[in-house]
Amino acid sequence: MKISELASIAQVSVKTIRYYEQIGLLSAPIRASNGYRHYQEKDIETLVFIRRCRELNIGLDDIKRLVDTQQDPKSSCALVDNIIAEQLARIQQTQRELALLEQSLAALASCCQSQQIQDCSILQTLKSS
Amino acid sequence: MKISELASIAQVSVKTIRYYEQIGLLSAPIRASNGYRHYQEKDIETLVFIRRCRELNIGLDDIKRLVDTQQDPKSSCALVDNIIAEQLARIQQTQRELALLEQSLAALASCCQSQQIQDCSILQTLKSS
DNA sequence: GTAAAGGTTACAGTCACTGGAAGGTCAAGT
DNA sequence: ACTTGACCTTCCAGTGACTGTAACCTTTAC
Repeated sequence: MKISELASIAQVSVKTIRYYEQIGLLSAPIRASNGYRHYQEKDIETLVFIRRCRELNIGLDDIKRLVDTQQDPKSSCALVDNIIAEQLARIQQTQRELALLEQSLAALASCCQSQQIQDCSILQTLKSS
Repeated sequence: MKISELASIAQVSVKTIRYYEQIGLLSAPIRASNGYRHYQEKDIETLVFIRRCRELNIGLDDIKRLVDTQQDPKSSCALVDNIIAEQLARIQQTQRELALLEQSLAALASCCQSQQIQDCSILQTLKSS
């Protein structure tokens, strides 16, 4: 199948597919005589896998490790566990940081009663807090 | 004061100060005869303001609007309110997305009981879910 | 014949910096 | 006078994960 067909089946943009090939995440497909990329069924599976990982906000480096692990039948499940656990920890850390941010912003947002910029308590707080 | 002094007082790197000047967020300071940047007291205030906004994860474009608003005594407080409200909404949206991500990853992390990569339920789930 | 749709490559831009190279300047110590 | 080291300058490239654009070629339909 051609690149746009793969793109629409796997729900990934054509640009992104070429980008994944360029960085070595997706192996280069065979080319037709006109130079067009020609993909196999298994490429759908790989690409969908990558897309799901991206939806989980996993970085391309880690996805590459997951894809490689998958392709090596001798490799261990523990590696996969580790990557997922790392991602989970990262997201939880981000959540904690965002909760703090939200508090600060909410406090700021509710504090300004003034109409004049000189007295704006938001700006005062940001300057001196 | 020289750039490194400003940097250490305002807790911003020298690189970052030059970058802020380059993008027009910080106005260009006067130069000494040797070409060194020479900063005034008020630059500390501006830079600290910018740093605090960055700590709140506000984008440089929005910070520029806040700085400009601050420097124009005729401008209205409502603009400031709007920017802060937007940032708050953005952070809350991100929090909702992260909560969903966390759920998915936590479900994945706990599902794999296998030792062999062929049976790894994490990978199975990512392929087909 | 021609126009639209889809394929190819290569380069630039995003955001908010950061790193590094190559060179000029300054202050202190020998 | 000389050297050393810290600090200053500019400019260019890299980060992550794409996306936009340009310029060009191929296929398909009318």
